[in-house]
Amino acid sequence: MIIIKTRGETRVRCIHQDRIEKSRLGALATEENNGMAALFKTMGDPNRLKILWALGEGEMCVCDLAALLNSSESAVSHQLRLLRQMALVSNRRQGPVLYYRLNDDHIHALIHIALEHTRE
Amino acid sequence: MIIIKTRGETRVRCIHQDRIEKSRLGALATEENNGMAALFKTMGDPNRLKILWALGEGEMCVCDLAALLNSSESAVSHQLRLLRQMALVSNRRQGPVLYYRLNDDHIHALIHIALEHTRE
DNA sequence: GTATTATATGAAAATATGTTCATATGCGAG
DNA sequence: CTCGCATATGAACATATTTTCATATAATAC
Repeated sequence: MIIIKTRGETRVRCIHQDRIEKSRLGALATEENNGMAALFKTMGDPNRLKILWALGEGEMCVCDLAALLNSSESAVSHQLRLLRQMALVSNRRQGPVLYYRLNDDHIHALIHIALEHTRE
Repeated sequence: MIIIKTRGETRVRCIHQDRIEKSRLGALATEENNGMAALFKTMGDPNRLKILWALGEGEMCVCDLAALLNSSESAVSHQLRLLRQMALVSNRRQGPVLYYRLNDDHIHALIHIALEHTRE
C-alpha cells in the first residue's frame, strides 16, 4: 500500500497486491540483504576491484599495491581495511611486511561473472 | 614506483618490482575494470538489491516496487533508471504501466554467490 | 634504549550518492 | 482535445564515501 500526496490530497494505490505479497513472503531477511549489498558495494570501487584482481594472481604487500594503483599507501591501507572487514581479503605478516591475499573463491567467481556481463 | 614524502624528504620505494610488473601485465583494461566496478556498485545498494531480488520472482511495475520497499515511486524510478543504465533490468509497457524484469541470468548468479559468501 | 621501515588509523576536506519535491512526459478514456 | 493515471526527470538538499594529512603502532636493526 502506498500513500500519494498530490496538491494536498492523500490517496492510496496499489496495483498488484497479490504480487507484492508474494515478494514479501520470498524476501530476504534484512540482515542478509544488507550484508550482500555491503559486499557488492565493497567490490564496487574501481581501486578496490583492481586490488582484488591483482590479488587473484597471488599475494601482494601494501606498498606493491600502492605502486600498482598509483595511489598513496595510506589510501590503499584504508581500502584494505574495508576489504578485510567484508572478509574479502586476509593477510599474513612476515617481519614488518603484511602480505594480502584473497579470502575465498567466491570473489573469483563474482568477478568473472561480472566480467561476462560487462563484456556483453 | 612510489613517491614518499616525509618531513620534507622525498624517497622512492618499491619492494617487489617483479610482482608489480606481473600484475601490470595481467591487469584488466581500465574500461573493463570500471565497468565491472560500476556493475557491483549498482548492486551495492540495499534498496536496489531488494528490487533485483523481487524481480527474480517475476516482473513488477513501479508502484508495486515502491509499495514493497516502503519507498516513494520517484525514488524507485530513479533507482530503476540506474539499473536500466547498467543493463540489469529492462521493461515492457502495457498501457500506462511499465513492467520491469531482470535482464539476464548473470544477475541471478551474482546474487546467489554473494549470498553464499554472506552466509559464511 | 633509539632509529628506521612498513603499515594502520583518526579527523578534516573533497567528492559522490540517494532522496525529496516539483514538474514533465506518455498513454488511454471519454 | 482535455483529464487522470503511471512513470520519468531535474535540481536542491542531506548523507555517505574517499582521499589526504598528520600521527600512531609493530617489527627489526643497532
